[in-house]
Parts: sequence; C-alpha cells; structure tokens
Amino acid sequence: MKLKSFEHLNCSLAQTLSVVGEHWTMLIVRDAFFGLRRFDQFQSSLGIARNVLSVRLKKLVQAGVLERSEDRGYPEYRLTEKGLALQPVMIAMTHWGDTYMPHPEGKRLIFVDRKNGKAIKPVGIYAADGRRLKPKEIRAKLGPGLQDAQLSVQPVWLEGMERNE
Amino acid sequence: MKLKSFEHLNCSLAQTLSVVGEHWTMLIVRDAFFGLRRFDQFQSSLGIARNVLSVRLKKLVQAGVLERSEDRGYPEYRLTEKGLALQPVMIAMTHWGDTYMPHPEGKRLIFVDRKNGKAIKPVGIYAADGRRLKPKEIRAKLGPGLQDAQLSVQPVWLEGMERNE
DNA sequence: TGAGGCGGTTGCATAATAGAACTCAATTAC
DNA sequence: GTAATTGAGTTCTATTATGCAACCGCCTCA
Repeated sequence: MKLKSFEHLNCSLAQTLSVVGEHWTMLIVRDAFFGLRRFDQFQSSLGIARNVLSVRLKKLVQAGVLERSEDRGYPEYRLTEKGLALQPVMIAMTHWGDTYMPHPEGKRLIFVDRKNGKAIKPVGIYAADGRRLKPKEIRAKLGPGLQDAQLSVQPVWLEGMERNE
Repeated sequence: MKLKSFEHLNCSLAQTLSVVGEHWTMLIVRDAFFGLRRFDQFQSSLGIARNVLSVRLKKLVQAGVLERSEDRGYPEYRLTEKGLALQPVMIAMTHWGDTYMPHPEGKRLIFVDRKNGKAIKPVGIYAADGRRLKPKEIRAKLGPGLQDAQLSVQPVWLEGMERNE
C-alpha cells in the first residue's frame, strides 16, 4: 500500500507536511536557504541517495517551493517566494533543536539582522501587543475553512487547547 | 538498509527532524496540542495504522516530547514542556499551509490570545526592536557548536545566506 | 457470562529508501 | 583530437517502513 497521504485531514499542518514532510525534504530546503543550488551540492552536503534527491527535487519544484532553471547552462534549484516563506518553520525547528538537543559547545547557528548584526527576536508566540505568550496562553478558534462537522473527535477539538493543562 | 538517520549532520534542524520528522509524528503532536490523550483518540482522529501509532508514541515518550501516565487508570499521553515548546513549529507550519494551500472558505484555525481573544502576532521573523524582517534580511552566523571544518560545502556555507538573492 | 471497549501486538503485502553502478552530455586535460 | 573528468541524473537490487486486518488480554457493564 502506498504511504498514506494526509489529504483526508482538513488541516493546514497536514497540507504543509504533504509538501515538506517527507524524509530529507526540510533538509534540502535548509540547504537551499544556505545558498546551495546544484544537484551535487545537495547530494554531498546531506549524503542523501541520488535517486531520492532526484525525486525530492522534482516534488519541491512541482509544489512551487523550488524553481529549476538552466539560465547559466547548468541546472539550478532555488527557493521561490513560497519556499522562502518556510523560513519561520526552518528557524523554529532549528531553535528547538538547539534548545533541547544542544551541541556541547553551544549554539550551532545564530540568526542575525543583516542590517545591524544583532540577533533576531527569539522564536516564539507573541500577542498583538508584543507580549510573549506561553503555550497555554493561546487558544485555537475554528475559522471558516473548518466546520464542526469535519472534526473527527468532536468534543475535544471544540475545546481548542483547553484541555492542555 | 535502514532509513538513514540525520546524526551525521551537525545541525539543529536535523536533530529536530530526528525526533518529529517521521511520517505522522507532527500530526500526533498537533493532536496532543488539541487535547487528545488516548491511543484510540489519536488513532481515529488521524486514521493512522495502530502499529505505527504505537511505535510513534513510544519514540515520542522516549524523546521526552510526550509523557505516558496511567494516573487515571488508563494510559494517557500528554505533552511535556519539551513537547509544548514545539508550539512555534506547529503554528509556523499551520500558517504556511493556510497561506499557500488554503481552504477555499478561508482559514481553518485562528490562534488567539486566551486573555483577550485577539489574534496572535503573525508568525514570522522579527528584529530585536520589533521590525518584521523579510527572509533575505537576516543572515546566519556560525556559533560555537559549529566549526568551519565541519561544514560539508565550505565556501557556500561560510557566506551564510548571502547567496540567496 | 458474555458483549463490548480500550490498548495494544502480530503477520503479511507492498511501497519507499539506501547504495551502488550505469548512462549521457559537456568540459577539461594532455 | 582523444582521453579523462565532472555534473546530473537514471536504473537496479536489497532491505525497511508503512498500511491493513486480525488477534489478544484486561476491564467494565448489562
């Protein structure tokens, strides 16, 4: 049987995972963020099997995350705007890894404002007025794209994050 | 051959993926955020195979993302603090899916400040002073946990995100 | 006492991945 | 001008991991 897709779930997270959720995919995107553009660069940077890389790149291009061009005579893959928009995801994941599975020597990467070299504001959830919010200080509301009837586990879902105490 | 792990990459993102990067894992975490706690809740919410769910839950518990208890006489899985810290990742992914693969009717979920019901600040990268930064307005610097010598693709890496124009 | 419900485990068929070897075209080297 | 190299994939095979269905043991409730 095929790998089960997530399309039966009306869920934005599942949609995202269907594009960047496969083994290797986010790492390819990360490498693209760091300037890699060519097939063999990705391959040797990650140690990924060439056939798998081939499939991943095709899917990312098809999904509009990467763009393939031969403008310089050889194939290049670069992030589209849609791909660049994955930056918060990438940075949030990097931050979590740095925090909970740290390198003994300290942070591996530090993201700074290009303009002044200062560290960016720490990844997290902020209120409209700028206050930093803890996980349990937010709640999820149903939007127009998701109706009660579609919820698989009605009662719990409807309470949003209320039960997480 | 076994699925290749990402441990040969000294990379915080790869570390994170080694915990939550497998098929289904982030969706289980999402469900945990929404209050699901029991085996069959996860199973029927996601439609995941029971054996796979079993393996995933074990790994998440072992990784310290979920905590298994039988305090109420039956097994329950809930997010630890480490698991709750995945919230920015979850929300960033949800936001990306909502933006680039939207439901025709509109947003599926809206995250609000529990205190006043107002929408949270949009996910993104912000400078220390609060300015919102575009993807190319930041740069990555090497931290103590990552030395030049470990970089697989020296020249490009060293420039950080400079080549992303 | 027996009919579910819950929380898994077991066994099987198939799809996805890892690894290596192999194309095929364009450069580069000699 | 021909050989050797490089880059970008494709093809082939062995082995996992996933999906599905059936099963098991424990508890509850009628």
